[in-house]
Amino acid sequence: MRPDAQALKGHLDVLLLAALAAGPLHGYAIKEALREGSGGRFDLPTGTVYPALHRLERAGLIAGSWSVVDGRRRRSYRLTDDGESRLAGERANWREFAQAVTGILERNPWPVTS
Amino acid sequence: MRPDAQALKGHLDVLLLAALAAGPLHGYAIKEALREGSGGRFDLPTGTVYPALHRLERAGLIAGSWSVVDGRRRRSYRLTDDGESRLAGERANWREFAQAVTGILERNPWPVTS
DNA sequence: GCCAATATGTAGGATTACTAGCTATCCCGA
DNA sequence: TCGGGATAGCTAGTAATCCTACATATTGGC
Repeated sequence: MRPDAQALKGHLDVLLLAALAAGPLHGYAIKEALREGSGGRFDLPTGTVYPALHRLERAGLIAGSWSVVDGRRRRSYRLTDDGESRLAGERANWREFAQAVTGILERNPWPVTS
Repeated sequence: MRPDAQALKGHLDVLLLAALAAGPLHGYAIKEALREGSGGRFDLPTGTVYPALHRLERAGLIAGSWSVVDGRRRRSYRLTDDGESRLAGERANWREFAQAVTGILERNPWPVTS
């Protein structure tokens, strides 16, 4: 993989679900919301966003519906009940994960184990 | 991949480098250090640890040397200078990343973007 | 008339961390 | 004494993820 790629490290799904927490959005709007909400850090290529949304829809965590706005077709997604509870679980999971990683990275000096 | 797997999500390398920050350790000791340092959350299988160490060594971030202790052969690893600066960079990177993710997950209510 | 922004999509590939399996030694308990 | 757990190392194969690159189409500004 390219040197600087793989920036999301497995947390894409939570981010997408979180973007939908406040109400339905279409794919492109989600992409923009994440870019702005992260101060430009998560500027996801469309080849990342759309397949991920399809995956989440297949998993029943979001539900999509087509519409046409200004002559452009859109697929708007909303969180399902499963998606809602999954988001809650993943939020808790993230907090634990982040705390564990931070704990290890910031441990200084490291207690001698061997 | 199995449903609950992939727990490390791309952060394995930083964790391994961080475990070596306080001085050389061999693979098994690194595995134990991460398990204890994370309160049991990062209990890595050896099939995860050893290939990752080989990868880091190939990349020149750590350097290994064989020894024999109590009849068991060991490969001890230390951080190289490159590994040291990589660790510093990855630590900073983690802080930014974690802050961005937390910011998005905890944003409530989400500002309407579209 | 052209190009950026908006909007959606697929194909294929690089990387990652996992499961499953293997070898070998030491030490403790039955 | 014999077995098994802990220690210590390894590989092969695989599922998943996110990326690049490409394709399509509309709207609106220059």
